[in-house]
Amino acid sequence: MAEKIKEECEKRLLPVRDALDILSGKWKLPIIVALFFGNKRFKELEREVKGITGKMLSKELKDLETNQLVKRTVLDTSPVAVEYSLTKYGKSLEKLITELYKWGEKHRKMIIGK
Amino acid sequence: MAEKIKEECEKRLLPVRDALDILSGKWKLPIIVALFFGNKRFKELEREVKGITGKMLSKELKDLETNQLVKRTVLDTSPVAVEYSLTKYGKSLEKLITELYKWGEKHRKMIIGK
DNA sequence: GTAACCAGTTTACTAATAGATACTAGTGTA
DNA sequence: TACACTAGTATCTATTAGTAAACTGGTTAC
Repeated sequence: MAEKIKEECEKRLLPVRDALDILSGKWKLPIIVALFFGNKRFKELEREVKGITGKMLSKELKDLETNQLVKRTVLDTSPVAVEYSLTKYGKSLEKLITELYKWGEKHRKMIIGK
Repeated sequence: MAEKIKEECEKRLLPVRDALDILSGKWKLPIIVALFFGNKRFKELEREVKGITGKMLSKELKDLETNQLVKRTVLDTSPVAVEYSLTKYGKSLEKLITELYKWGEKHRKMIIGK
């Protein structure tokens, strides 16, 4: 009986870890949130996401693309422009981010309020 | 105008990062979830959270205690037993974990289903 | 032609995270 | 007295994450 609960619990942990892995690291959420405000070019993101280096931005965008949260579009202009946007799937993070926000805000208040 | 939105966005990011920082790492969530199923002693947790080492468990529990998610109680028995439990505040993570679970599960299905 | 912008990549480094293993100090059991 | 269990700590190593700064190759504006 207790064994079954344990197994169930481990199985349930997998998707939770997945979600956390995708979002963790210093830069993924700032990038995602920046893209919530509209599609952006590489250099635009580099400027808006304060403190990020080109290397990290490049790497994180690739990760996000792999997980299909972000779409990379090469625009047929001269010179070529590259636009990054959230996929519909990326946008589905909104509720989760809101929940992170709500809890984090509560936490801030509690820690500061001591 | 655009500046104001950017500032607002950065301010909003802080609590989101806080929440993520507290939850990220390999072991914090497994420990929290184990404690959702009831109070546990150190060695119990070491056995239940598969793969964790004593060192990591010790460190993670301290972090969680610092953030007031977990309470450490030394029981007045002989030999001394130490019990870890979720605080009321720790329990307030339930909704957030559920949201992580829901999103993570969707993600799993999408990735596997390809 | 040269200076500047775009979309990155490369190299070299440091810092943070995690793992393996051994160890301590106290208690309980046979 | 020997062995095992509890609640950890200490030391060392490996891996991963992140930073800094230079560099590429193409484009456009002066």
